[in-house]
Amino acid sequence: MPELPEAETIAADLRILAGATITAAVTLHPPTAAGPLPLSALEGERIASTYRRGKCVVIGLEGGLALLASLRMTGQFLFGRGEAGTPPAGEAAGRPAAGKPAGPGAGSPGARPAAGPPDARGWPPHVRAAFLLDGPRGPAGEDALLYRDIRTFGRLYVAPAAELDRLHPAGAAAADALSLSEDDFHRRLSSSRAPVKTVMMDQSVMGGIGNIYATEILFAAGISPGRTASGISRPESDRIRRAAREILAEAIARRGSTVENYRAPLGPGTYQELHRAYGRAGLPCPRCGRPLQRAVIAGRGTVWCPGCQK
DNA sequence: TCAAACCTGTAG
DNA sequence: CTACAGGTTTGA
Repeated sequence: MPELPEAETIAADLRILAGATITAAVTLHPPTAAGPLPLSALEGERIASTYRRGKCVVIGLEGGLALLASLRMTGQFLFGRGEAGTPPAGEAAGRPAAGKPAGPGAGSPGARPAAGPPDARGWPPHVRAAFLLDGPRGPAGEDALLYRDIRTFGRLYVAPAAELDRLHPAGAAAADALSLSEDDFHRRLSSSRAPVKTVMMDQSVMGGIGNIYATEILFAAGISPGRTASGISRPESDRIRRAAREILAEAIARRGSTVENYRAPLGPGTYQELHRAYGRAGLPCPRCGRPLQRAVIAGRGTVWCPGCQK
Protein backbone atom coordinates (compact mmCIF):
# COMPACT_ATOMS: atom_id res chain seq x y z
CA MET A 1 0.00 0.00 0.00
CA PRO A 2 2.70 2.53 0.69
CA GLU A 3 2.89 4.68 -2.41
CA LEU A 4 4.86 7.83 -3.14
CA PRO A 5 3.57 10.02 -0.26
CA GLU A 6 3.90 7.23 2.29
CA ALA A 7 7.40 6.30 1.14
CA GLU A 8 8.36 9.97 1.24
CA THR A 9 7.08 10.24 4.80
CA ILE A 10 8.86 7.11 5.94
CA ALA A 11 12.14 8.26 4.43
CA ALA A 12 11.75 11.65 6.11
CA ASP A 13 10.99 10.06 9.48
CA LEU A 14 14.03 7.82 9.23
CA ARG A 15 16.26 10.83 8.68
CA ILE A 16 16.64 11.22 12.43
CA LEU A 17 18.85 8.14 12.24
CA ALA A 18 21.46 9.86 10.10
CA GLY A 19 24.81 9.23 11.72
CA ALA A 20 23.72 6.06 13.50
CA THR A 21 25.85 2.97 13.11
CA ILE A 22 24.19 -0.36 12.46
CA THR A 23 25.80 -2.66 14.99
CA ALA A 24 23.81 -5.75 14.09
CA ALA A 25 21.37 -6.75 11.40
CA VAL A 26 19.04 -9.64 12.12
CA THR A 27 17.05 -11.52 9.50
CA LEU A 28 14.00 -13.14 11.04
CA HIS A 29 12.24 -14.06 7.79
CA PRO A 30 14.86 -15.06 5.21
CA PRO A 31 12.81 -14.35 2.06
CA THR A 32 12.58 -10.72 3.14
CA ALA A 33 16.31 -10.27 2.59
CA ALA A 34 16.36 -10.45 -1.18
CA GLY A 35 20.03 -9.72 -1.74
CA PRO A 36 22.29 -9.43 -3.50
CA LEU A 37 24.13 -8.95 -0.21
CA PRO A 38 22.94 -10.28 3.15
CA LEU A 39 21.58 -7.79 5.66
CA SER A 40 24.63 -8.50 7.77
CA ALA A 41 26.68 -6.63 5.17
CA LEU A 42 25.34 -3.49 6.84
CA GLU A 43 26.91 -4.26 10.20
CA GLY A 44 29.42 -1.61 11.15
CA GLU A 45 28.11 0.78 8.52
CA ARG A 46 26.91 4.26 9.37
CA ILE A 47 23.69 5.71 8.01
CA ALA A 48 24.36 8.66 5.75
CA SER A 49 20.99 9.47 4.23
CA THR A 50 17.47 8.23 3.71
CA TYR A 51 15.37 8.96 0.69
CA ARG A 52 12.54 7.78 -1.49
CA ARG A 53 12.85 6.15 -4.84
CA GLY A 54 9.48 5.62 -6.47
CA LYS A 55 7.53 3.72 -3.84
CA CYS A 56 10.71 2.41 -2.26
CA VAL A 57 12.57 3.71 0.77
CA VAL A 58 16.34 3.78 0.58
CA ILE A 59 18.80 4.00 3.44
CA GLY A 60 22.21 5.04 2.20
CA LEU A 61 25.31 4.08 4.15
CA GLU A 62 28.49 6.10 4.32
CA GLY A 63 30.54 3.24 2.94
CA GLY A 64 28.60 3.23 -0.32
CA LEU A 65 26.16 0.46 0.42
CA ALA A 66 22.42 1.00 0.39
CA LEU A 67 19.36 -0.73 1.77
CA LEU A 68 16.42 -0.48 -0.60
CA ALA A 69 13.06 -1.41 0.88
CA SER A 70 10.19 -2.33 -1.38
CA LEU A 71 7.39 -2.29 1.16
CA ARG A 72 4.72 -3.68 -1.15
CA MET A 73 1.49 -4.07 0.75
CA THR A 74 2.21 -4.19 4.44
CA GLY A 75 5.86 -3.38 5.01
CA GLN A 76 6.67 -0.79 7.63
CA PHE A 77 9.59 0.59 9.58
CA LEU A 78 9.23 1.06 13.32
CA PHE A 79 11.50 2.06 16.13
CA GLY A 80 11.98 -0.47 18.88
CA ARG A 81 14.20 -1.58 21.67
CA GLY A 82 17.01 -3.87 20.75
CA GLU A 83 18.57 -6.04 23.36
CA ALA A 84 22.21 -6.77 23.75
CA GLY A 85 21.59 -10.46 23.30
CA THR A 86 18.91 -10.48 20.66
CA PRO A 87 18.90 -14.08 19.50
CA PRO A 88 19.18 -14.64 15.75
CA ALA A 89 15.67 -15.99 15.55
CA GLY A 90 16.04 -19.17 13.53
CA GLU A 91 19.09 -20.64 15.13
CA ALA A 92 21.41 -20.44 18.09
CA ALA A 93 18.48 -19.60 20.30
CA GLY A 94 20.29 -21.28 23.10
CA ARG A 95 20.80 -18.36 25.39
CA PRO A 96 17.62 -17.34 27.17
CA ALA A 97 18.22 -13.77 26.05
CA ALA A 98 18.85 -12.49 29.50
CA GLY A 99 17.51 -9.04 30.02
CA LYS A 100 14.53 -7.13 31.14
CA PRO A 101 11.32 -7.09 29.17
CA ALA A 102 12.49 -3.78 27.73
CA GLY A 103 9.87 -1.65 29.33
CA PRO A 104 6.50 -0.89 27.86
CA GLY A 105 7.50 -2.23 24.50
CA ALA A 106 8.61 -1.10 21.10
CA GLY A 107 7.18 1.65 19.04
CA SER A 108 6.84 5.36 19.32
CA PRO A 109 4.88 7.04 22.05
CA GLY A 110 1.22 7.44 21.47
CA ALA A 111 1.07 5.00 18.61
CA ARG A 112 0.71 1.28 18.91
CA PRO A 113 1.63 -0.34 15.64
CA ALA A 114 0.84 -3.82 16.74
CA ALA A 115 -2.50 -5.51 16.72
CA GLY A 116 -1.36 -8.59 18.55
CA PRO A 117 0.70 -9.21 21.64
CA PRO A 118 4.35 -8.25 21.55
CA ASP A 119 6.94 -10.98 21.53
CA ALA A 120 9.50 -11.71 24.20
CA ARG A 121 11.61 -8.79 23.11
CA GLY A 122 8.71 -6.40 23.37
CA TRP A 123 8.44 -6.23 19.60
CA PRO A 124 5.15 -6.31 17.79
CA PRO A 125 4.27 -9.41 15.77
CA HIS A 126 5.49 -9.83 12.20
CA VAL A 127 8.89 -8.23 12.60
CA ARG A 128 10.91 -9.66 9.71
CA ALA A 129 14.23 -7.89 10.22
CA ALA A 130 15.86 -5.73 12.83
CA PHE A 131 18.78 -3.33 12.84
CA LEU A 132 20.42 -2.47 16.14
CA LEU A 133 21.77 1.06 16.28
CA ASP A 134 24.51 2.95 17.99
CA GLY A 135 24.35 6.72 18.06
CA PRO A 136 21.20 8.60 17.04
CA ARG A 137 18.06 6.86 18.23
CA GLY A 138 14.33 6.86 17.84
CA PRO A 139 12.23 9.64 19.36
CA ALA A 140 11.88 7.79 22.66
CA GLY A 141 15.44 6.57 22.75
CA GLU A 142 14.76 3.36 20.84
CA ASP A 143 17.97 1.73 19.72
CA ALA A 144 16.60 -0.53 17.00
CA LEU A 145 15.00 -0.07 13.65
CA LEU A 146 12.47 -2.82 13.01
CA TYR A 147 11.13 -3.92 9.67
CA ARG A 148 7.63 -5.31 10.09
CA ASP A 149 5.62 -6.90 7.31
CA ILE A 150 2.42 -8.80 7.97
CA ARG A 151 2.06 -10.39 4.58
CA THR A 152 5.74 -10.74 3.79
CA PHE A 153 5.39 -9.34 0.29
CA GLY A 154 7.97 -6.70 1.05
CA ARG A 155 11.65 -7.11 0.20
CA LEU A 156 14.85 -5.60 1.50
CA TYR A 157 17.71 -5.30 -0.95
CA VAL A 158 21.25 -4.60 0.19
CA ALA A 159 23.63 -3.56 -2.57
CA PRO A 160 26.17 -0.92 -3.47
CA ALA A 161 24.19 2.26 -4.02
CA ALA A 162 25.65 2.58 -7.48
CA GLU A 163 24.02 -0.69 -8.43
CA LEU A 164 20.50 0.06 -7.31
CA ASP A 165 19.52 0.81 -10.88
CA ARG A 166 20.51 -2.61 -12.01
CA LEU A 167 18.99 -4.38 -9.05
CA HIS A 168 16.53 -6.62 -10.74
CA PRO A 169 13.21 -6.59 -9.08
CA ALA A 170 12.33 -3.34 -7.41
CA GLY A 171 15.48 -1.50 -8.31
CA ALA A 172 14.72 -0.55 -11.86
CA ALA A 173 12.18 2.18 -11.32
CA ALA A 174 11.34 4.61 -14.04
CA ALA A 175 11.57 8.36 -13.61
CA ASP A 176 9.59 9.62 -10.69
CA ALA A 177 6.04 10.70 -11.45
CA LEU A 178 6.80 14.09 -9.90
CA SER A 179 9.88 14.67 -12.00
CA LEU A 180 8.30 14.38 -15.44
CA SER A 181 7.77 17.38 -17.65
CA GLU A 182 4.44 17.79 -19.40
CA ASP A 183 6.01 16.44 -22.56
CA ASP A 184 7.47 13.42 -20.83
CA PHE A 185 4.34 12.74 -18.88
CA HIS A 186 2.21 12.67 -21.98
CA ARG A 187 4.75 10.69 -23.95
CA ARG A 188 4.94 7.99 -21.30
CA LEU A 189 1.26 7.93 -20.52
CA SER A 190 0.24 7.52 -24.12
CA SER A 191 2.79 4.82 -24.80
CA SER A 192 0.39 1.95 -24.28
CA ARG A 193 -3.05 0.83 -25.24
CA ALA A 194 -3.74 -0.44 -21.73
CA PRO A 195 -6.19 1.45 -19.51
CA VAL A 196 -4.81 4.79 -18.42
CA LYS A 197 -4.98 3.82 -14.75
CA THR A 198 -2.92 0.71 -15.42
CA VAL A 199 -0.27 2.73 -17.21
CA MET A 200 -0.04 5.32 -14.44
CA MET A 201 0.55 2.54 -11.94
CA ASP A 202 3.17 0.81 -14.08
CA GLN A 203 6.41 1.50 -12.23
CA SER A 204 8.39 1.03 -15.41
CA VAL A 205 6.48 3.93 -16.95
CA MET A 206 6.53 6.31 -14.01
CA GLY A 207 7.47 5.72 -10.40
CA GLY A 208 5.45 6.23 -7.27
CA ILE A 209 1.78 5.95 -8.14
CA GLY A 210 -0.28 3.01 -6.88
CA ASN A 211 -3.91 2.12 -6.67
CA ILE A 212 -5.04 4.70 -4.15
CA TYR A 213 -3.47 7.74 -5.75
CA ALA A 214 -4.19 6.64 -9.31
CA THR A 215 -7.84 6.44 -8.29
CA GLU A 216 -7.77 9.86 -6.65
CA ILE A 217 -5.78 11.53 -9.40
CA LEU A 218 -8.08 10.33 -12.16
CA PHE A 219 -11.10 11.41 -10.16
CA ALA A 220 -9.64 14.88 -9.70
CA ALA A 221 -8.70 15.09 -13.36
CA GLY A 222 -12.14 13.94 -14.49
CA ILE A 223 -10.73 11.11 -16.57
CA SER A 224 -12.31 7.67 -16.60
CA PRO A 225 -9.77 5.06 -15.42
CA GLY A 226 -10.71 2.62 -18.16
CA ARG A 227 -9.82 5.00 -20.96
CA THR A 228 -7.20 3.73 -23.38
CA ALA A 229 -3.99 5.45 -22.39
CA SER A 230 -2.88 6.08 -25.95
CA GLY A 231 -6.11 7.96 -26.50
CA ILE A 232 -5.39 10.50 -23.76
CA SER A 233 -4.95 13.91 -25.38
CA ARG A 234 -2.22 16.32 -24.44
CA PRO A 235 -4.63 18.62 -22.57
CA GLU A 236 -6.02 15.62 -20.70
CA SER A 237 -2.55 14.43 -19.87
CA ASP A 238 -1.71 17.88 -18.55
CA ARG A 239 -4.77 17.72 -16.34
CA ILE A 240 -3.76 14.34 -14.99
CA ARG A 241 -0.22 15.51 -14.35
CA ARG A 242 -1.42 18.61 -12.56
CA ALA A 243 -3.86 16.61 -10.43
CA ALA A 244 -1.06 14.17 -9.61
CA ARG A 245 1.24 16.94 -8.44
CA GLU A 246 -1.41 18.59 -6.31
CA ILE A 247 -2.70 15.39 -4.75
CA LEU A 248 0.71 13.88 -4.08
CA ALA A 249 1.96 17.12 -2.55
CA GLU A 250 -1.06 17.41 -0.29
CA ALA A 251 -0.77 13.75 0.68
CA ILE A 252 2.88 14.24 1.59
CA ALA A 253 1.93 17.25 3.68
CA ARG A 254 -0.50 15.01 5.54
CA ARG A 255 2.00 12.16 5.96
CA GLY A 256 0.21 9.88 3.54
CA SER A 257 -3.00 7.88 3.72
CA THR A 258 -3.59 5.60 6.67
CA VAL A 259 -5.44 2.64 5.26
CA GLU A 260 -4.79 -1.02 5.78
CA ASN A 261 -1.65 -1.25 7.85
CA TYR A 262 0.25 1.86 6.85
CA ARG A 263 2.21 3.59 9.56
CA ALA A 264 5.35 5.64 9.22
CA PRO A 265 8.02 5.39 11.93
CA LEU A 266 6.83 8.58 13.60
CA GLY A 267 3.11 8.05 13.17
CA PRO A 268 0.26 7.62 10.71
CA GLY A 269 -1.03 9.99 8.07
CA THR A 270 -4.36 11.66 7.53
CA TYR A 271 -4.78 12.01 3.80
CA GLN A 272 -7.39 9.24 3.82
CA GLU A 273 -9.77 11.86 5.19
CA LEU A 274 -9.51 13.63 1.84
CA HIS A 275 -10.08 10.61 -0.38
CA ARG A 276 -12.91 11.39 -2.74
CA ALA A 277 -13.16 8.14 -4.69
CA TYR A 278 -10.92 5.41 -3.26
CA GLY A 279 -12.88 3.13 -0.97
CA ARG A 280 -16.12 4.97 -1.63
CA ALA A 281 -17.86 2.74 -4.15
CA GLY A 282 -21.62 3.13 -4.01
CA LEU A 283 -21.44 6.42 -2.15
CA PRO A 284 -22.50 9.62 -3.87
CA CYS A 285 -19.89 11.35 -5.99
CA PRO A 286 -18.63 14.39 -4.07
CA ARG A 287 -18.75 16.36 -7.30
CA CYS A 288 -22.01 15.41 -8.96
CA GLY A 289 -23.83 13.23 -6.46
CA ARG A 290 -24.21 10.19 -8.62
CA PRO A 291 -23.16 6.87 -7.11
CA LEU A 292 -19.50 6.04 -7.53
CA GLN A 293 -18.97 2.87 -9.50
CA ARG A 294 -16.53 0.06 -8.88
CA ALA A 295 -14.88 -2.36 -11.27
CA VAL A 296 -11.72 -4.39 -11.46
CA ILE A 297 -9.17 -3.02 -13.91
CA ALA A 298 -6.02 -5.02 -14.44
CA GLY A 299 -6.78 -6.99 -11.31
CA ARG A 300 -7.22 -4.02 -9.01
CA GLY A 301 -10.27 -2.49 -7.49
CA THR A 302 -11.08 0.77 -9.20
CA VAL A 303 -13.62 3.39 -8.22
CA TRP A 304 -14.78 6.25 -10.39
CA CYS A 305 -17.76 8.44 -11.16
CA PRO A 306 -19.42 7.58 -14.46
CA GLY A 307 -21.07 10.97 -14.34
CA CYS A 308 -18.12 13.31 -14.22
CA GLN A 309 -15.14 11.21 -15.22
CA LYS A 310 -14.90 10.98 -18.99
C1' DT B 1 -1.38 -8.65 -22.35
C1' DC B 2 -3.44 -10.76 -18.82
C1' DA B 3 -4.13 -13.98 -14.99
C1' DA B 4 -2.11 -16.44 -11.35
C1' DA B 5 0.83 -16.61 -7.42
C1' DC B 6 2.77 -14.81 -3.40
C1' DC B 7 0.85 -14.04 1.88
C1' DT B 8 -2.08 -13.15 5.97
C1' DG B 9 -5.64 -10.50 8.27
C1' DT B 10 -10.22 -9.20 8.13
C1' DA B 11 -14.97 -9.27 6.68
C1' DG B 12 -18.80 -11.97 5.41
C1' DC C 1 -15.42 -21.50 6.24
C1' DT C 2 -14.78 -18.65 1.89
C1' DA C 3 -13.93 -14.27 -0.39
C1' DC C 4 -11.32 -10.43 -0.77
C1' DA C 5 -7.55 -7.04 -0.56
C1' DG C 6 -3.41 -5.65 -3.75
C1' DG C 7 2.20 -4.41 -5.55
C1' DT C 8 4.99 -6.92 -8.04
C1' DT C 9 6.81 -10.93 -10.34
C1' DT C 10 6.16 -14.81 -13.13
C1' DG C 11 4.08 -17.86 -16.29
C1' DA C 12 0.75 -18.78 -19.88
